[in-house]
Amino acid sequence: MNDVKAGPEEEWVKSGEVRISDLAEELGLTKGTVSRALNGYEDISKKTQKRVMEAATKRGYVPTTQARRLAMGLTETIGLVLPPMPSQPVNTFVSEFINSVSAALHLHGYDLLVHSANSEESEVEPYRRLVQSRKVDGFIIFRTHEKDPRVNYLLNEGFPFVTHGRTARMAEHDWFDIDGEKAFRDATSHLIKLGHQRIGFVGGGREFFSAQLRLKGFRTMLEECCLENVPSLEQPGDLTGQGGEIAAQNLLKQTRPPTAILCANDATALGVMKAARELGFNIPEELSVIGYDGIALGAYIDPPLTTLTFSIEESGKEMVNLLMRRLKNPDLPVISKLASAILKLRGSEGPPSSIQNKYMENCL
Amino acid sequence: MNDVKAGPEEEWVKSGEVRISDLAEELGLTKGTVSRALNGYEDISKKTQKRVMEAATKRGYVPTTQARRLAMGLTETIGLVLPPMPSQPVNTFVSEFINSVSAALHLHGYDLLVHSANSEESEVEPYRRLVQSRKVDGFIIFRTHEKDPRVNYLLNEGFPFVTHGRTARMAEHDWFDIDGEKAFRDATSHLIKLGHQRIGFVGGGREFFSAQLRLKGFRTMLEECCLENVPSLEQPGDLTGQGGEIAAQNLLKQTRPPTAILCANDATALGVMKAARELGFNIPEELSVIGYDGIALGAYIDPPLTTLTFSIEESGKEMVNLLMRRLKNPDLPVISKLASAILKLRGSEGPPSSIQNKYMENCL
DNA sequence: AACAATACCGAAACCGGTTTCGAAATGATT
DNA sequence: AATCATTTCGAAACCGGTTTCGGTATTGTT
Repeated sequence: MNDVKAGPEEEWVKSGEVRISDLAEELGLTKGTVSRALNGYEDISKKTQKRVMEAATKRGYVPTTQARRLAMGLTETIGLVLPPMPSQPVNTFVSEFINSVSAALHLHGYDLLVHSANSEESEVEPYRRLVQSRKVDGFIIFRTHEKDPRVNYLLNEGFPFVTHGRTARMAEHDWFDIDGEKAFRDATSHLIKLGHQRIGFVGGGREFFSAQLRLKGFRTMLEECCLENVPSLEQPGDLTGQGGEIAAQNLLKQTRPPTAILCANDATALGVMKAARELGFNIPEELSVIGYDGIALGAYIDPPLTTLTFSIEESGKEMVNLLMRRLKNPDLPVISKLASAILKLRGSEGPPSSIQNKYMENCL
Repeated sequence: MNDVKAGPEEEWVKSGEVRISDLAEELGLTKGTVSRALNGYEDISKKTQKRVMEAATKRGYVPTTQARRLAMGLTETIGLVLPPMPSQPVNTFVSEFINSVSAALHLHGYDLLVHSANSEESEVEPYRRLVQSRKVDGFIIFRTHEKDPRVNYLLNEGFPFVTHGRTARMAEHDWFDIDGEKAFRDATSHLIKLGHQRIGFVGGGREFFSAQLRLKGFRTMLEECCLENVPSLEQPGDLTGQGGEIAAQNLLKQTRPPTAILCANDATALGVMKAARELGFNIPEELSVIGYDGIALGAYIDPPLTTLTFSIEESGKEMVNLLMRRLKNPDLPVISKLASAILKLRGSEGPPSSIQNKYMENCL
């Protein structure tokens, strides 16, 4: 019932079925010589090297990856573990990021192994398995927490990795990040310049470090502009549309609702806009909304969502560069790169209406 | 300048640094015996098997994947090549799909290798490389074309794969698909029941087989209901928001514009809604719009987008099942599975306004 | 022409597992 | 106690490459 073994008389081999031993035999050389010839060793005459390479291309020889990797003691593979997804994902970051990382890795001869996280087990479990079974040479980590168990584990193992996002131990590992703090300072400043005095903020939970930094940027700019930091205007969120709705209701039902709401991401912003509509707030006349992520379809809603955006492709490329550097020389000092987001004005923000401004009491 | 080789006196090995030969030596057995003990061969006494397994867990032995795979002649890896992405991707299908496929593969002990397509080279090139270097045992293909070069190549090579979507050669390979034809019959029928007589359709280019089937479903239902098929109401698209905008302008600027527009996907639908707003059409009062994909944030726009939706998770699982079956026994007859999309009513459709109905001339 | 230096390649070990085959040890049978 | 069947494990080949080491054959030197 099992596969019948092909008889010895098989005459036609499919592409990719040529082994190095076949080549060697055909050329009257040994495996070792053929291998060295193909890999450009100096101790092979150019004549035989040429002969070998021609035979190789003619026969369509491609070395078996598994064997090569075993012999060389590396996997040429980078692991990427998908964090548990929200049930209703709205942004396309993950797919764009994977695409970018994969392409960049390919330039270095590396493969990308994508693993999904099982929400029932510990967050580090997938990493542990991949390390122990020696399936990857390094990791790309994203959506970091301030205290990130994955980072702790890998640092402890001395296993190479790069994070997208900072952590409490960022001084000990390579990282790439978007300057979310600056981004939110910019966005806050923009709103203040438009005349807003009461600005709401809907954040992400405390689990993501980036969310904290965004909040920090918001607070910093308020302070810089001598605006009071009203605790009731800071709402927690969960980075989902639904979270945005709830937070917006909390904000807009206040006796003195904010004239603008800054959201930790676009999904939240969409929820905020939905709730605002339902409560009868016109955007942007009566309420300005700004998001973060730069999701493409923010441009297609009404009004188009003003947002903070950055290049996911660049993120992927940079992270791969950092990781490749680390793999080549594990002893190099850690480095990091901070890229900035840009405020993409699309129309969901504007000056507050004059009636709202009656409360204005600028300190400048 | 290169890595200094660790001296022979290293005393502490990191986790995962135990080889099978170490275990064997420690136990006074041979590699072969240890291997068979760990793999549950019958010719090992339960006593030594227990002894071996205990030592293995105590020392934290995990077999090196590369070596095992080389010895067994398989890669336990499935390849997924990301098609070139639109510059502004709007739906989250890819990430959800990868997540689902990866999780399902993991249950079978398989890994997922994600490769990105280089738009400058032929579509089959990545597949050819992965096959020749023997990096994967099979492929998951999605977004099929009617005449799909990837399918042709793999069928010719006799290499296992499953497609998400049908092809002209679907009788020769396993496939999973959503019944887009039925989905669009349903959606069309729904619009007709609401009273629409002039229904527009914005499709995807001819490159995707699924787009053709959706168009077919639309036409079929029109015919079934004795509604005239007006060529000018069928607009081609490119499955992007921008494509939807252009198509909508073509439709809505006609002297007798449609009262409803069916879109091949949600991105298109968003573009259509944007164009409609700009041309002064109220949705759904003056124009009904229905999309396809079920993107989450369709629920957050105004009005919420009615769409055809299906389970991406189920798609991934089913495809993995089909592929695993194929890998276990390559000689089984091809099978396929057709799942159905469901119409998720969210509010972007409704009956046509009475003034529009003056043209009504029902054939029933 | 004798000798040292160099170029070139073969032989073999190795990476870390799996699997086949046969031999030794054990137990059962008469 | 001799014979035979079973159980259990060791030895070795193998997967398909890479890399070290050493030995000819060739070239260069005097």
